[in-house]
Amino acid sequence: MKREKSPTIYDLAKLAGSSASTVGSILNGTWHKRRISSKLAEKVLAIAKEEGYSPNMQARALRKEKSGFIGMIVPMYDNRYFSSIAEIFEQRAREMGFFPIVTCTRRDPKLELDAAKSMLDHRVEYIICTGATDPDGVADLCKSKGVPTINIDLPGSKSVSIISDNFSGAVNLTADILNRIKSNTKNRESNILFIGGRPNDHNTIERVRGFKNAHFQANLTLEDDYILTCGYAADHAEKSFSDFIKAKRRMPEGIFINSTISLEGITNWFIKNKHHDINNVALGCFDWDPFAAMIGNNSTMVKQDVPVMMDILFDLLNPMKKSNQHLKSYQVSTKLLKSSRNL
Amino acid sequence: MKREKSPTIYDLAKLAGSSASTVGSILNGTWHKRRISSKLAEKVLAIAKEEGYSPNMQARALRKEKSGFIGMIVPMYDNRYFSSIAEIFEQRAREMGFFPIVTCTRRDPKLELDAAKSMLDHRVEYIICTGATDPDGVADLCKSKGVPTINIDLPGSKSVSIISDNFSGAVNLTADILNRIKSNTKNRESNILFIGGRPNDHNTIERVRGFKNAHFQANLTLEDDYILTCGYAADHAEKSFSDFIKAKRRMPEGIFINSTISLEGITNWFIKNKHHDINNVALGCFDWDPFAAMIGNNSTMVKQDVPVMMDILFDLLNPMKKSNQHLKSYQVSTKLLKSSRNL
DNA sequence: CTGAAAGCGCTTACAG
DNA sequence: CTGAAAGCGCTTACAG
Repeated sequence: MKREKSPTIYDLAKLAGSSASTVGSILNGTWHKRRISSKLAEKVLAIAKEEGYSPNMQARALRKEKSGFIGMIVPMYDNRYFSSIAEIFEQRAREMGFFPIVTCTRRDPKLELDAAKSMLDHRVEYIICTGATDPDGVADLCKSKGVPTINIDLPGSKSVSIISDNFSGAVNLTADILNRIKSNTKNRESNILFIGGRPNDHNTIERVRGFKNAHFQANLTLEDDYILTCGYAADHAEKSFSDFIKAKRRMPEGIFINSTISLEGITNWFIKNKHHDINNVALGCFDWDPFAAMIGNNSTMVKQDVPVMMDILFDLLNPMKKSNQHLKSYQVSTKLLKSSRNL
Repeated sequence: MKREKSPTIYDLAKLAGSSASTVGSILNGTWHKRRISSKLAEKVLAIAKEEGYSPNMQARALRKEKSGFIGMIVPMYDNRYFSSIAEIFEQRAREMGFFPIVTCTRRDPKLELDAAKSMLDHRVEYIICTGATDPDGVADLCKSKGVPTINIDLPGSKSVSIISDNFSGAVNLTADILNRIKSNTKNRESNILFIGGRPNDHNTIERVRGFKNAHFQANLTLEDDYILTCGYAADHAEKSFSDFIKAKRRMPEGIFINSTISLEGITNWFIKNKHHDINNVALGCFDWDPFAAMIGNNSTMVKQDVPVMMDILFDLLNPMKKSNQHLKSYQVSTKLLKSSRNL
């Protein structure tokens, strides 16, 4: 695998009988203001094409002291929410002339910080965080380097943040679950379980708050042990659910599942315990997944509005649209999707 | 948002009363062979930490003529197969000291080429392609720049390739479907539908070949119009399936679905046509998804072995392990996963 | 054990 | 309309 050296502007200048400055400006598009003859420009462009010229971005970045990189930190690509964020982010970043660098850090605060450090070494111009465990650590690090950070669906204590309205989403989802079991409600004590998420996670806090609020509005009491913030991971949710059932000795009428990741744990439990039918439970789940939406025949999902979140993000990044840049926090509403179902 | 300039080795040298060369070598770890006193090294390291020094990677890359970047092109993050490739790739690349750059190109050959070009401008050391529509275009471009390419699950005409054994996977999956409907098989004519994928896509070609081979082995005939390579997209699969049902006026006994993306289209059809029960159809699907595996109570999925594929990839990239580098193609077997069912 | 100097490939005032 | 020169922040022979 021979690695021939790529031609430089000096090589092209020699071939064109011109100078490096002239060639450089023709190649980077600044030649109009130098009033270079279009004849020369065409000639140089033709030579560049023939020689397979490719500008060295590290040289350009070093000289301009501007990398063109924009970094994004996501926890995982394994669910539709984060994967659609990554996809739309990449597309929009490219449209704005940035080179997007997306990296997943597995909800590991150490990895998050390492990834941010590495991005800063590469002189990213911005870092966008979503689903980070320690967004403030990243924000502090970036602040010390003068690199702006924007948080997606994370609270905005140290960065500008664009967050889903998790509270309202949770209120609506809980109300929907309560609605579906209304006929069964014998007394004023709720029998709906909240499961999944981390107790100190901003989204989880907001959703628990919404969960409780909907109960309050419905004039229902709620025991604390019906809120199991056991982490997002499927096996944690399964274990936690299993323990819950053993302790309570009865199936909850409804379950508010705090992510599709945790949903996997719940469905696994039902697969292993076939004497219980998931169809008899009113399911509600945060995040949307097309196949998860087909589980059971009694489920509702909350879908975040990623395109709108990305609209706001790139408006903030666009120097032409400074209109809203003084805000610290932007809220985006979510949608409740009932499965038309199910298979 | 003030952007203070990051200190350089010259700044640190001044503070340490030393020279840029010495500071540089201490900071990049080459100082042992310069026999610098560890006292000085410690002092410089302390100053660097205090000043928040962060090496400028573009300067380093420019000087070393080596970027440390490794690029990967994937079509989408929206299914478990590609998202696990991206996740494991990132992790392993970092472990090897590379800076991974993953980008999704939406199965658009133009975007693939643009992304590759942009990566080459950034002087990536390798480009890994998976699910690309035009891998040869990317390979040609890279070859002209002396940048090695490796294809994942794409044929290896122009690059070294690591491919799933799609043929055997398809044979096994088809045999499994046939097995499940055996009792119903009245005659020697198959009534199993193959749907999804692009007719010129390497994986699809191999899977169709396996599909046909399994029929041949079972001594079954197969009509051509039972193979619908209508693209991967869900809506194409749905439309194509709908047309098929209208034309045939009966439901196939089994369906070989050529990706979870296409599966979405099939399930959507069943949701809209509730007089047909998906549970009566023997489903087989390429690619694995935890929730898709719960659809119907009569389904089997094929899961690619991504960790093994990544093992091979990084062995190829590791200069210490040159053992197999003469091979043009590596094949990795797949696993057949039967849903223990199904909710 | 340490430093001065060259050079990686660009961009950008500056001079003409 | 065009070119010579400086400089972005490193690494690496080279000299001592």
